[in-house]
Amino acid sequence: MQMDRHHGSGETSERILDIAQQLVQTRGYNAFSYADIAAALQVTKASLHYHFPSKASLGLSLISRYEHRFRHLLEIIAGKDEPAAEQLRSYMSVYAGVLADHRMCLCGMLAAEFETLPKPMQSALDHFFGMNETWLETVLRNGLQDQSLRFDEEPRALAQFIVAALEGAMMLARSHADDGRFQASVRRLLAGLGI
Amino acid sequence: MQMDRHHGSGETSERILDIAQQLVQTRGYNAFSYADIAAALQVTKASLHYHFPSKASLGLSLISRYEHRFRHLLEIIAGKDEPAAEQLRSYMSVYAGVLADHRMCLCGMLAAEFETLPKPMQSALDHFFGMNETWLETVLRNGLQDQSLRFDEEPRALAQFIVAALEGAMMLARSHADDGRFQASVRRLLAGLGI
DNA sequence: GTCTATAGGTGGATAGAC
DNA sequence: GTCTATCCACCTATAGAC
Repeated sequence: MQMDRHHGSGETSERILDIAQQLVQTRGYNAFSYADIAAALQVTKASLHYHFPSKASLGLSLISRYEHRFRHLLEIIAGKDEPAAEQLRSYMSVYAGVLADHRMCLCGMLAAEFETLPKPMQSALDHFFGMNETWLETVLRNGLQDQSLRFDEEPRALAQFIVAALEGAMMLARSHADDGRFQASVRRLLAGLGI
Repeated sequence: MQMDRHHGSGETSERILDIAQQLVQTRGYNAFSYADIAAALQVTKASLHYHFPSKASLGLSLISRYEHRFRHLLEIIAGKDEPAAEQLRSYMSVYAGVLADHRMCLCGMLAAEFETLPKPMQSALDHFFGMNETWLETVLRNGLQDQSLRFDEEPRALAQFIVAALEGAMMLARSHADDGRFQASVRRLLAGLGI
């Protein structure tokens, strides 16, 4: 279950997004520049402005594409009609896959920089996390109903906690270069749901 | 239990650190400049270089002071000889106090920007988180022994999970401007320890 | 300790040729 | 679509007067 497969084309815009995404996930939005992308792609900075007139538009496209891909993975997971416990494991393995690539979640990184981002990017981030929470909430409710999960909290609040804990675990695992930490957090989160 | 009381003096270096800290906690290390501090302090940029010759030295001083203050609070909490459950509540209320000030944890913010930081700052961050985890680990072990806490994991791994979950909860609560989320995460974390 | 002045670099962005 | 050339704002940092 991967977040960054190339989907054919290889159009220049997509390649720009690929490079920019990797830069944001490792360095952050405020720590990368058009010059970085231009060097990696071996074109001039000016060319990039043809595809993305402003850095803000590039940033917004990054979030849109990321949410689209993320949503696609979640739909696949939900479509398998597996038990809630297995769906949760798959959900967390999506995060683990990003981390294995030595990257932070794109939107987790941007959440740290939230205050410095243009409004449209802030709104897109809200939307991404809302989508995640809603998906998780549904899985949690299903797990409660068929008694495959055990917990007391409101499903929505618990979904928010899980997202936050996963983002925090990614952030600290990455800065400590220790994937084991993340896996331990995943086990602890699942144990807290009785699985 | 607060993280940013003025401790007398008001020396220029301290005032620079106060302003820089607030800027890093809200905007990040890569999104603030000497110009921002100079404007807030009503001096010129050049004056700042007298106190902190480079931005890297300023950043390092920020982490050192923050860890020093944090450690001081933890020593006070530990010194009260209260039950482990109460110490954990106090620990988490330190984080809550930072968030109530509309700030991210200084070191949590820097952890997101980890890859872009100068080596000395990276080492200082490692030290800060190691100190936190060690303190928490001790409290968790005490709680296990006097049976005031219930959990299965290794205390160290659990301490790492708690720190990561708190940092993640702060980050998302701040970007959603919703302190309630953070409090819910705190309750969930405590519930996971049987309290 | 703080100032003016300035250096040398990089940021995002635009105009216009090809 | 990509290029060269250029703009202006901003960055960190330094020299030297006061």
